[in-house]
Amino acid sequence: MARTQGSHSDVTGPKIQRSALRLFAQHGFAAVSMRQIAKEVGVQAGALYNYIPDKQSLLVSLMQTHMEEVLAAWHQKAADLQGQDVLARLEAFTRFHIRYHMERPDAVFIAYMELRNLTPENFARIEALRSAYEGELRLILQEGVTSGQFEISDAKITTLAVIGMLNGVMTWYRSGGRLSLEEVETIYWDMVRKSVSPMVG
Amino acid sequence: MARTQGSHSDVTGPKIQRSALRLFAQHGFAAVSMRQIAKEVGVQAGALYNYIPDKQSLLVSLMQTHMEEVLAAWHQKAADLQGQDVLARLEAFTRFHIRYHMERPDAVFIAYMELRNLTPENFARIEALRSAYEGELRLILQEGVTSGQFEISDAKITTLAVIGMLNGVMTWYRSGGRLSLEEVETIYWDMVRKSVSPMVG
DNA sequence: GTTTTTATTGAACATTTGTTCATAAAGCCT
DNA sequence: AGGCTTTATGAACAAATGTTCAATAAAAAC
Repeated sequence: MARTQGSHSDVTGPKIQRSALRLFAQHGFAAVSMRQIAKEVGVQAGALYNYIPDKQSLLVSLMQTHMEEVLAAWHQKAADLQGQDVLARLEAFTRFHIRYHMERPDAVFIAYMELRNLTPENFARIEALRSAYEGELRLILQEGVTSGQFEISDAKITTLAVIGMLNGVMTWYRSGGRLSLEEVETIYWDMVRKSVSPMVG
Repeated sequence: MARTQGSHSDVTGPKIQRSALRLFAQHGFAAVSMRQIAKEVGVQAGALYNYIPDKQSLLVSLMQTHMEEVLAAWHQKAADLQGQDVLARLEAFTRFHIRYHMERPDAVFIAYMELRNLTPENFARIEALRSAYEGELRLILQEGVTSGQFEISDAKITTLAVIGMLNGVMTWYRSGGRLSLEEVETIYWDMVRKSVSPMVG
């Protein structure tokens, strides 16, 4: 039977996810206890097990949700770019990646750092999602090569290099610093553009 | 009094470092117990405390040693490059960074991922070393700007972007794959060079 | 207002944690 | 061989771990 009113559980579930996300990002999966999570949710440790089967699953669901949301957000953005020039699409990807990820530093951190705590099947699932996301960039690069606008040695490596460079922003950027995020985006876009363009020098 | 012969302790100390390095990289600092380390060294847990004051210090010393070694290795390489063109020096840095770090994946992983387990003072010490290393690249970039060979928007950001891009190699490269490490170096060098060069397009 | 379903507690469990220390073994020097 | 210093053992410590479960409270349904 469908629930027609809000209940405690409707708010506790998401609260667990938020608390776990923050704590895992801050101290690492292994260093966070169920009791710490419970305390932040405002509940006893035993109650968590009404929402999750075990600690592992909590981590997996956080990672999977994050990856699916990135992919979905990009697909939505990509729909708006239909028919646009390949250079505009690459710029859009660059700015999207930086901006979207900077808004979710905790989830990004976890999705990149806690892969070793996953069982092989779960690892494969998460990696497939990441691979799909990388494929979106790779497609743009390959189109640019076909059209003669880009000149790259290897589409796969170049994809990884670009994403690695963009990911670097997460490790040092803090709002309130010397540059706004938009300025940072512009600097990175400038470098990305040059790094995949033919060089006349 | 100086020890004139090899003794058990001369080999156990380094063995602890090696085992801890491997285990911390594989499972994370918090997930590795002193007993696991001891087992791999071939000793009881209590014996570890003849070599280290506590678990924390073990981590710090691993990170500090790594950072100091990177810096020293680069300084040595840099000495050979005295008087060389700025482009050659940038290429040398690019190849050095990839090669050196790929030969020590465990230490790199730990030095980048376990910073949150450091006390503020220790964190500051490690960060100072990293900053000194980044300064080396930044110097090259700034010289290239002065000489008119490079064209970048912001030396600091560009430094971080380049290092971020190079660090990405560690996350995906495995020897025995499609490309040799030298080929990968060449692809990355091509991108780095273009990304800091003036664009005529 | 009573029953039925759902959510929470709080204690209990078997392990595991980092670290200490008295005791024992091993290595070195004369 | 005997004495001295350096290492290693193995038991012990209190605290913390993930997870379970009967009992209890709260909410929903009728």
